[in-house]
Amino acid sequence: MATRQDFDLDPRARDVLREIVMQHIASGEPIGSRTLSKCGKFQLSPASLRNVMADLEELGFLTQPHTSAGRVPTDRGYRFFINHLMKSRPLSSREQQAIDEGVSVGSEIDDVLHHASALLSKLSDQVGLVFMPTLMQFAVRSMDFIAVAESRIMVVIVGANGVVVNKIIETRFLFTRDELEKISRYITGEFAGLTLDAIRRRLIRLTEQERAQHDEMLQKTISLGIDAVNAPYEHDLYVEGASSILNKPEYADAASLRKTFLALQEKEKLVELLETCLAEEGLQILIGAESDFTQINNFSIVARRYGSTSAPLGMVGIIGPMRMEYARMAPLVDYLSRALSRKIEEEEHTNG
Amino acid sequence: MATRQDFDLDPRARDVLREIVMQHIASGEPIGSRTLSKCGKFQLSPASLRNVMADLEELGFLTQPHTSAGRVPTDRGYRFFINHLMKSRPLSSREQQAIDEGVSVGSEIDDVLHHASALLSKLSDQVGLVFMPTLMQFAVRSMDFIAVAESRIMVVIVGANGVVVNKIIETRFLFTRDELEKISRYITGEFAGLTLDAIRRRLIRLTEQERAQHDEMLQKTISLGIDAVNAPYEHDLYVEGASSILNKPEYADAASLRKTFLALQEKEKLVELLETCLAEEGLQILIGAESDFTQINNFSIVARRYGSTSAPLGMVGIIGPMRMEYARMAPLVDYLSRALSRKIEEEEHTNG
DNA sequence: TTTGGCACTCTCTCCGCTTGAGTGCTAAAC
DNA sequence: GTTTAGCACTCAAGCGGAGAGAGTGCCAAA
Repeated sequence: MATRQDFDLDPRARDVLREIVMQHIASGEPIGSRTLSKCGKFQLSPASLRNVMADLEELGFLTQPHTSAGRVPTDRGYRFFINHLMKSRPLSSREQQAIDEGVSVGSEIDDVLHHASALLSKLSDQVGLVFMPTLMQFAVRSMDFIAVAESRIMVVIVGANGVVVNKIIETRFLFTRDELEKISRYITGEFAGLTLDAIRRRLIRLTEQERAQHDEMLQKTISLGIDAVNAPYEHDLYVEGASSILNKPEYADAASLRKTFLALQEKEKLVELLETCLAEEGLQILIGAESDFTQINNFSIVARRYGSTSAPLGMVGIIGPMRMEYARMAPLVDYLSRALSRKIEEEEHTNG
Repeated sequence: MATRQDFDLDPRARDVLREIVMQHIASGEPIGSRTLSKCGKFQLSPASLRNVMADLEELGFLTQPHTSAGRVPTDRGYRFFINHLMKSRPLSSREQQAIDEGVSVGSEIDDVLHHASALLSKLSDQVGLVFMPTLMQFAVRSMDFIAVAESRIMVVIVGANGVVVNKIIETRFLFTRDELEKISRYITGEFAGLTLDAIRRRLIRLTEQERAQHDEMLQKTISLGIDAVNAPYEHDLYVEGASSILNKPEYADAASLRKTFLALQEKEKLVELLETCLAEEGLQILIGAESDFTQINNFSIVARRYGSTSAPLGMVGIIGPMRMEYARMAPLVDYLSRALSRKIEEEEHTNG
């Protein structure tokens, strides 16, 4: 029904809605009929515009903060604007260059992602998000073990996509340097190309063999391998530039600032949200109440998947007040995610 | 001269100063003679107290925000309070328990420190700081190399104090798994117990030998070793609980909030500050303009060194508005730093 | 030396007023 | 049948003055 109505809007109403959203994004103030009439794009008097605006309000695209104020777009107004009215403003070549350069700094993926998140925050003047989920679902290229202390071993896993994770685990057995080298070789040789999940299943199957053979070395290998795949490999979420919200007029008062900061600190919710977005291809825009998270403080999120097409790696995007320049944010996030993906595919290619 | 004057304060002036500082810390408001008279600790009329307060103001311990307001302690007033008047309030057993438990979670040092910083922030309701400098000056226990991609190697260094750092470096040569194992053994065997700096010097000396012998394997070893010791191992600085300053009345307005957040984001300054503090043993309190950093926003820092006595590891502390409960913060930071040190010595012992 | 009294200063808050932007409705004009 | 002008109405925000309240310094008396 909503979509049906969407297209029923006559051209004039569309123009008016577009103009109101754009002006409100630019100024942050409610837009009145007089301002709209004087902007030059309509040959109509304030009175006529008032009629159109009243219709748009009835349809749920606009709302008034109070009786004698101008109109402000609703979530639904923004949604319609983004879907049907927005003319996205392409990036300047300087911005493209900044992104290209920013992404090609270094080759360590953690650094690149961290950098990307800071860059995004700077270019957008919003809070930059870069999310890299656990590598559970990705294939493993190698797995090495290093003694850190008697019963503590560092596991270093290199994914087929070039991602490196490491983790220190406590072990039940003590291992010599020789043993660790052997185990590293064995596990990498035996299980390369499989996902962590698959490796776990195989290791568990191996347990039976070991029971039959009473092979001590095999027992230690299995034990270490299982500990390694079961270790909690956290997802990384870079939230950069939180101070940018201090500029936004909608968060001028201390109370809403506080709420907003605390909300941004609750990373679990964000992670959850980004994880669901990971399923979708293409640019995603979540407005206000469309997600549980953004509901709290009238946030919007513009995000897109990155990584090779065969194996998406994570999400990159921005989060900011509902009133943001979608026309600029959309190409920005889009371009950055593509640049990141390209970079990752390159790395994968040169090092695979 | 300052210290001379400090001790010249007569007992009554000391009592008045103490009471003013304490009340101001509790309320955040300027303290007037009337309030002070009514608090019950003095058998004096407001007029008499006014005389004492005028003296204290002349000596530079107090100041007035404006003519008809009460008095507020100056930096100097706080300093005198902390040095001579403060009765530090010992931790409750619940707090002690919280710290003991918080510190003993996990054994990975990064996790412990991160946890400690969050815990400190929670218990103090200030911003928690935990600083771990680069391990340049510490002895190395082992050094391992793992292939991540053709020309990218992960270096894992375990310090004698149990700290583990890892870093991915780009290399000039290509290495096989065998070679990396050999090099790891060689370098660990040859250089364990030395600092990174010493290792670098020895490696450079080895270069001459290699030139004479034209030993390819030695050449590769030296090259990799030098790349490894030269890699930039960043210091870690955990700044936790920045949102706690949102509660503080002194940062109620958006402008000073903004300044404060941006100041906290400039970690280099903080690192510099903490690095100089690292030289001193015992609890350190920096008030307001006493440090370049805190000058900006009337910050104070309460911090203490942690790590084994033989090898101090870093600094742990809190940063907050000048008007903070030093009497509580001091024992808190002190206890946490001792708990951390104990934990680290334990780990070192069980794993050394 | 302490205290009460007094004049003075300065901030903060409340109140009422005005201004201005904006609306909806109605009736006339195109 | 639109479009527009006019009008009455509403509400937020800004301004200024009055008054309260907290605090001071100084002086003279206890």
